[in-house]
Amino acid sequence: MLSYTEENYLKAIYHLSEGGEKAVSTNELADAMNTKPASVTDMIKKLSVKKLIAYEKYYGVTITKQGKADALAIIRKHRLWETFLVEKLKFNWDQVHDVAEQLEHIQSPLLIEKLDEFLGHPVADPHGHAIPDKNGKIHVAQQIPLGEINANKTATVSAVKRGSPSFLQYLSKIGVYIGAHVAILEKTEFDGSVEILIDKKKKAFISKEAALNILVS
Amino acid sequence: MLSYTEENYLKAIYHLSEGGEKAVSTNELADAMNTKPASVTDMIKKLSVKKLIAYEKYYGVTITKQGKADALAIIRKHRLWETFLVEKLKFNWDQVHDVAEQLEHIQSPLLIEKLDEFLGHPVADPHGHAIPDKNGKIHVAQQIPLGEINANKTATVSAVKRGSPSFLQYLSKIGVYIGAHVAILEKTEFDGSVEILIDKKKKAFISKEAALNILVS
DNA sequence: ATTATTTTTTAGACTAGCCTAAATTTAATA
DNA sequence: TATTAAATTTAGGCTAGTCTAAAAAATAAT
Repeated sequence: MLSYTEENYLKAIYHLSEGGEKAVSTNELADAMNTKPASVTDMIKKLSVKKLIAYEKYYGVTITKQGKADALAIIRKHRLWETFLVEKLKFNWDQVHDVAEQLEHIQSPLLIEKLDEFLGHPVADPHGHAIPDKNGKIHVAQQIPLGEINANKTATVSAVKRGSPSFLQYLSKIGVYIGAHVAILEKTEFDGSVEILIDKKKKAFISKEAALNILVS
Repeated sequence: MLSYTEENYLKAIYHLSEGGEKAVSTNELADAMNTKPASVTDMIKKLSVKKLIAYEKYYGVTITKQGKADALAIIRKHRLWETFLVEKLKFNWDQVHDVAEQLEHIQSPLLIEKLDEFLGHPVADPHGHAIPDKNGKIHVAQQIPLGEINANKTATVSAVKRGSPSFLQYLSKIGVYIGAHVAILEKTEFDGSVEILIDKKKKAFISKEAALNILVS
């Protein structure tokens, strides 16, 4: 059984390591957790004793198989709750993160099973992020940044990369949502910005920054 | 802002004081919280500084107006979540308490507002307990123990008093549920047990113990 | 009314999770 | 390669919430 804090550290390590692909440094983690490096070192030792991460002094941490499984279970809960909040309670997609951060720590396998059932076994959350299944398996969808699509091509918005509330609100305002149809009208070479047509109706100018955070397929 | 633990103490004090009607002793509280009296004394001081309870050494604690309001907000959340679990996720009524104990601590006024809306503003939880409204107001229903009804009278089950999982399971088994129609067929004087007819179909013999924990109107 | 018992409080100590300040190791640069 | 800078760890300390053991107050019983 993991504490609330341990769960949050593990989740951060999973995300920062890009699903276990690379090592995570102490400073990186301290930054993500809004704590001091010294505190991180303490927690790292705890999680290491529990075999959820592998720790090498002065090098960094890597997540273990068990750690990854635990992290994915938490992420599954987080994304199911986000889906619930949007689909059932009619939250906007920019309002759900903080609440889901709390809900993801509720301990009840039955609850998650029934919630999943209630939602109809969704495969992605309101931001288009894949929901790991009961066994931690992720159905990886082919997604590329909108900014890398060529002019005169069309695509469908399938996810947002980093979804800060303000970015999500901005997307809503210009008419971008998961499932939206987009046509790339023009790409400006020098700054990477793009002009797009959303659902064959709304035109919008999007910065490179934004275009790289919108994923399409 | 109250901590998880402070919220649980406050709720226990509210319940043990029967809604603020009487003082609560240190031992009583220690018992309810599964801690030692010394720990209770510590917490009592904290809540007292926050003006949520009034504390008199060696006497006990009474809940303040603010404390009562905070306790009722937590109870409201608990009961709304229980309702959600049963109504929407199809939990049995004996499975919801522990999960709701966790969910009641989620901090998000918007969530509760939307949950309440989603559930259609329920006035009672799956055990028949009144759900305080947004302002902490409780709609008190006239309820009396089944054991106090005379023979040859009928009534409708409106709540269960102390709902331990095993008691709730027992009630389900004999066919008693909130809203069930019961007719008192016979009362045994010497032990207080009663024979009832549920929904004009099922007969059951119920001990005095059980009959006092079933509330009807 | 005095002693015995129970209840409650105080004192001191423990763990989790955090901190600051100082020491150590690694990486970067002259 | 020697030195400086950055990253990391260690040492020691803090708070919340818990504990045990002992002291103090209230209650009960002789």
